[in-house]
Amino acid sequence: MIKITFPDSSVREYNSGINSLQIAEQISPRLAKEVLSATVNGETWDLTRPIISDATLKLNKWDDEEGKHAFWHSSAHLMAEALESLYPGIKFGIGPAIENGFYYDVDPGDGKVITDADLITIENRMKELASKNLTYKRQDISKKEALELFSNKGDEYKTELISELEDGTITIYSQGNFTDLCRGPHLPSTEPMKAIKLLSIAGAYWRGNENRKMLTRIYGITFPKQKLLDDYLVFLEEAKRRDHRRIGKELELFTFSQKVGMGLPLWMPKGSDIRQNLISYLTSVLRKRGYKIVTTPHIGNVNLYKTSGHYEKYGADSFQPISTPQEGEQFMLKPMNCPHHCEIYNATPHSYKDLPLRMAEFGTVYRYEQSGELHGLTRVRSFTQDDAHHFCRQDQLREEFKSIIDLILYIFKILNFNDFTAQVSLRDPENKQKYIGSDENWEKAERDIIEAAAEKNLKTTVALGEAAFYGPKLDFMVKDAIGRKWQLGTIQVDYNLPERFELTYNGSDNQKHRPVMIHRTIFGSMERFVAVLIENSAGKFPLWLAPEKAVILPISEKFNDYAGKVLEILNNSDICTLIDERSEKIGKKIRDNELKRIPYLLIIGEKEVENGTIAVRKQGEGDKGSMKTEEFVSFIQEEIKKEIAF
RNA sequence: GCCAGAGUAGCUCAGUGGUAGAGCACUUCCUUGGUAAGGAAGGGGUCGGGGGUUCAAUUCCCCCCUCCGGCUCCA
Repeated sequence: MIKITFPDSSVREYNSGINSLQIAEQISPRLAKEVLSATVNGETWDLTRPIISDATLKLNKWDDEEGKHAFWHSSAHLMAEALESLYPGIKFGIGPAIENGFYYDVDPGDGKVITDADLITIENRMKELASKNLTYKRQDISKKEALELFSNKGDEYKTELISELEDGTITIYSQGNFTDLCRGPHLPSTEPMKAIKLLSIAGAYWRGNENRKMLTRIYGITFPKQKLLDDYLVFLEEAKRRDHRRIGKELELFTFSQKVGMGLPLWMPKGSDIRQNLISYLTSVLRKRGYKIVTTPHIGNVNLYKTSGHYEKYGADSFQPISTPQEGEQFMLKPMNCPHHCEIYNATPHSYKDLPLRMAEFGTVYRYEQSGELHGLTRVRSFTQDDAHHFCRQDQLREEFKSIIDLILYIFKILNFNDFTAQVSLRDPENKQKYIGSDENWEKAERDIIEAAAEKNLKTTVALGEAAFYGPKLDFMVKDAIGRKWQLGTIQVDYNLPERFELTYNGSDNQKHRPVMIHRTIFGSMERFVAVLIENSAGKFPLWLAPEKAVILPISEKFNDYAGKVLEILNNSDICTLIDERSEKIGKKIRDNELKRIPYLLIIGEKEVENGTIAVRKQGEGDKGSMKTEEFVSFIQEEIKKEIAF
């Protein structure tokens, strides 16, 4: 007998060799029907794998990540089987489960192309196969056998993977006519795969290396119930409606022009208002926290970037230097603000008593992003960073770092960004030559970041190889409407630029010392931040950010004069208000202005004129009753105050 | 930059080897109405750009540009 411990700490005894599915059956037939994988001693297993000694057991259903993972991983194998039957000789790369569904990278063979139009055929073959209730079988094999099996098949990608594996750890899984190298786990059979949808097709380099062959990646998703698939597709449709590119066009916030150039956003009046609202708010917060605001040019001499090290690292991939007509000097479009800020630091002597020095700038920078990488406002070639650099003493570093974490959390809270993740980005220990600076400084900086985050009780993930080339960083990531992650705020420790720019301060010993530099942004860039803000709010901005706070809707043209007076009062009180004087019925005016997401609709008719009031309707909520214009003014001012202070 | 798809009116999209259409928006007129679409008329397109095939190309072919989905990259 073996003892099985369940998540609630209860213990039951079973015969050795029992599997998780059998245990589930003994608990309840319904559980047996719903269970998808098992976590045995912390490792995810197939349900049908025998358990031969005492173990902890968690049975994973659809709502558990591990359950979904097995479901989608099995779906990837099912898709592979369908592909193999439709495209004989097709070769397989890798086919994992991902956050939403799965993909498989395949090489259909020379000259053969799989396109969107083929997805439906593949999908139908998958459905056909799934309905046969194929069972997934796990098998341990030796490295030699594995190499033989896949080289006979001509699967060079699989043999490459196998050659890197250790003998004795290799497993294969088979279902129907398909066998794949795989660690598992998988479902017992294809039976639960009731709803199947192939979503898109894309190119992907083999092993993520752009010098290797580009394979065809097919994305799909499956569900145990049709209803869940339908819901998912509805979610994707709704996400499309929240897409910042679409809302930006609808609400006339920003645009792009082929004549101006790709990736160069043009902020229209309303978008510009939102941007300005964010900038002036953040500026007032920064001033309270001891920041000094600076302004620097959009270009800099190429030698500036040679000093900083950026030229050597990124010069070849940047917008190329601009040459002057006479002296033959070369200038670069500013790709970052830090070198300029270093020179401001160097313009005056500094005492240890003056540190930390916090220098902030809403600085517009230009980066030559690859054409295929551009994406709405989230990835552009010209953007304005809410940049700042803290110059501090080594003994102040930890506190400075923590104060920035506080500031970022404060701003995120004001803006209702609750769903973010914090990532500690360290250097890749295997690839140290990618970075500049001494090992000693790197280790010190990495330690400071990890400890500061821990002291702030910030939950972080660690990403090796994601550091900037000059130092490690703490990144704040937020998801867009369809779940793509974007980096917004970042805090980066830098021992390198102070060296290169020979920054110094006078210590209490009257000797020159080197300050440490922290680079930080909160929004990341105004462009990316507004994009994420649009997707999070679906274009319904908080009152304080909304470019237009209210619109006046006269019920008929008879009331336009009174409406004009109300308009004047509101605009004179800095409440940006419009008036809709079209000769449309009130229902139509309400509908049109509701769709523009203007926070307040002010309706004016006979009653209001008689009583000297306005009828207030809140966007998305409906009629709020009547009040005097002056009352409305103080109401709005109060609302805005509440939103940006707590 | 790479793989795949797309580009028709301001927006969302039909359509065709014989130089184009709908809905919304816009303009004018009628209507002067009380909390999510009143009615009528009208203006508006070098069918992304450039070549080619053809008597004729928005439609077929080639190149380029831009956009969408990914990959790589992201100071």
